[in-house]
Amino acid sequence: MVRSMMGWEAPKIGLRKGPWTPQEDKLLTEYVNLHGEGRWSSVAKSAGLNRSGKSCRLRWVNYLRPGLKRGHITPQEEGIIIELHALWGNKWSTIARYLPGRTDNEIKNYWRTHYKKREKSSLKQQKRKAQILKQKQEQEKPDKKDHETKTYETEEAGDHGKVNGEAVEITDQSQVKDEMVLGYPISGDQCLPWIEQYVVDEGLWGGLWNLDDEYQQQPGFREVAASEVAGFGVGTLLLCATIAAPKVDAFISASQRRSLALCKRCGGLQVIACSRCRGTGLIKANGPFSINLIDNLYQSEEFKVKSVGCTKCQARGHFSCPDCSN
DNA sequence: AATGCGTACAACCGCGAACGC
DNA sequence: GGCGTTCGCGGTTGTACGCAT
Repeated sequence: MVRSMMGWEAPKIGLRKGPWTPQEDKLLTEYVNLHGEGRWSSVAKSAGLNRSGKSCRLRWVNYLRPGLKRGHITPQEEGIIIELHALWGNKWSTIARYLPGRTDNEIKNYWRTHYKKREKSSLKQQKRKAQILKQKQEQEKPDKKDHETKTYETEEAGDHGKVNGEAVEITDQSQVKDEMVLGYPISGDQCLPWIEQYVVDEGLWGGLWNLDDEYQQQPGFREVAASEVAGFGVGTLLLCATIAAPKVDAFISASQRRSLALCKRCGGLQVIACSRCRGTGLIKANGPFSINLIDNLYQSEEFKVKSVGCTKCQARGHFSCPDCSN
């Protein structure tokens, strides 16, 4: 640390840096298990580690802490990351809260790798587009362009459905809203065929909570097209009419077929998932649920949501998970 | 086999917010 | 309220590894 007035301890000569050894890991783990987290500067000293407190904290949080997942980000997790990033941007720690077992660092690294990939491919794409355009201009006459047809970018398979990017060129917004065929920011290697995505979404849509209908009956709330809210590319958003975004109370993701909800009390976003397999596929609610159950949802720990009660009618029920039929 | 390149992951750094005295 | 300390976040860098050439 260069700063002496704020934060952590001043740099000491001989303070270890770089990769942690198994012995250091052991010392830190034993100490934290015994004394708990916090007071990282004293942890470093007391545990006999020649490390900065900051380094200790980072090692614990990102690597040693129990419950951390190892291995690749699953497609489901990727979907969550994409959606939450669209919502919050680079709020990695916030995003990490909704991916149990994943750290902000992990998510940040993952996004960065994939974002860079996308950036590169879009650069290539731009170059190619420019080339094609040039060729076309040379071949065609200037008055030939037809603005009545909506054109979807199809020349690069990796960019189907991009909305936040430039790949989707939609000239008629209302049509898009009607069809509920909206893209969402996907990475280049996530090339779901556009039409397939549409069919699947429509086919499964009836299985989801029909929050829209119920919620529209609630005074003070309105359904809006996703395109009305910056960052959202899919589905239908239910907004509080009096307090506009980000006070979104529910968001059904058409692309991911998950239910996301924002707590009215704490503002936290929750992905409703199976308590057994943690699947976040198509979760069906069996019971007289309305959006009001979201108030209760947050009393459950993290993703362990299986049985919740409706705050309106007090009825209880359960969710059935498509992944494990639980 | 050697080298270069891309990717994934770990760790560091700077900064600001929160906290306690 | 001011000041020093602690903590956490986001950006950046370093490194190991796998794969292609």
